[in-house]
Amino acid sequence: MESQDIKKAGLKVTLPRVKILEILERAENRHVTAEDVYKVLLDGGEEIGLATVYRVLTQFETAGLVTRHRFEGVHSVFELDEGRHHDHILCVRCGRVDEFVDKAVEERQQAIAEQAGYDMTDHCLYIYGICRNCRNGHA
Amino acid sequence: MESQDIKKAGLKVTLPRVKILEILERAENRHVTAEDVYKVLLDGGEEIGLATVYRVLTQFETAGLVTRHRFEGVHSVFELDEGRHHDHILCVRCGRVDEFVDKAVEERQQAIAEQAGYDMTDHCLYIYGICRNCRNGHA
DNA sequence: AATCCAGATGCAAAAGCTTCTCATTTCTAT
DNA sequence: ATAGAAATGAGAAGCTTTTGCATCTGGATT
Repeated sequence: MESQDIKKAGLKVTLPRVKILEILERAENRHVTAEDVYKVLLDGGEEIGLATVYRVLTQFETAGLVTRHRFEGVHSVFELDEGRHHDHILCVRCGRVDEFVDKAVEERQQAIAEQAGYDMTDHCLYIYGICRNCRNGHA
Repeated sequence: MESQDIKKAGLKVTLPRVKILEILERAENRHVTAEDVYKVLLDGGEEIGLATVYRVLTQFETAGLVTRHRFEGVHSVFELDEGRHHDHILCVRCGRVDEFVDKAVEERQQAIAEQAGYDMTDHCLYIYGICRNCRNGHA
C-alpha cells in the first residue's frame, strides 16, 4: 500500500494523507481510532489537524483503503483494508481484538438473508469474550 | 411487563418510568431511539425531559428490561428484552429491522471463540441488505 | 391522612466524538 | 513557473448522551 493507492482513489498525494497511511500500515495494533492516529502524528512532530485526520480516514474508507468499525462504545476504529473480509472477536477486559473468518458462518448468513427476503450487502459479527491472557490473570 | 418489573429492578415506580415502559411495549417498531420515545411522550402531552428518557432507558438496560443496540450510525436503539436472544437483519435503504435466530450460527460462534482462546460472553451479528419491499421499488 | 427523605426529575450546561466553514496553502496539470 | 482545483488548519458547530443541581415525588413511617 503506497501513495499510488492514494492517487488511484482520486485523491491528491498530500503529506497528511501519506503520513496517515504510513501510520495505519505500521500500527502495531491494527485497529486505531482517529485520536490514536492524531496522537502519533503529534508525537512525530507533524502539524496535522484532527479534522484532517477524520477527513482523510473517511475518504480512505470511501475509497476502500480502510474499513471503519463501530464496536461497543461510541467512537470509530479504523483498519487498513487488505481486501480479505474478516470478522472480529474482542476481549471485553483488555480490549484486545482478533480477527477470524469462518466459512460456515459466512454461508449461513447468506442463507439467513435470503430466507428473510433480503439481498445481503454486508454483515458484521462481533464476538465478545475474555481472552486467554485475561483469564490467566495477566490483566 | 408492568410496573411490577420496575419495582423488581429496585427502581421507584414513577410516572416517567411507567410511561416509557408503555411506549416500549406499544411501539409498532420494536427498535426505538431515545429521541423516538421522547417524541411520543411529547405528543402524548407528557412533560418529561430528554435527559430522563436517557436515564431511564439506561436504568432499564442495567436492569435487563431493555437491550441497547448500536447499529450503523451513531445513536443507540432500544428494544424490550423479552428474554429470548436474537440477532438482527437491517435494510440499508428503509431502515427496517428484522430479527432472527440461527442455531448453526450460534453454535459456530461458540466454537470460534474457543478456538481463538476466548470465553465468549456475548456476541452480535448484524446482517445488512435490501429488503423485499425496497427491492420492488416500494421505497 | 400527614410527614419525611432518599431517590427521581427537569432544565440547562457540559462532554465527547465528528463534521463543517472558510481563509489559506499545496498539489498537479499546463 | 503558473493557475486553478483540491486539501488543510483552526475553531466553531452539530449531535447524541451525560451531568450538576435545585426542586419534586413515591412510598414507608407515623
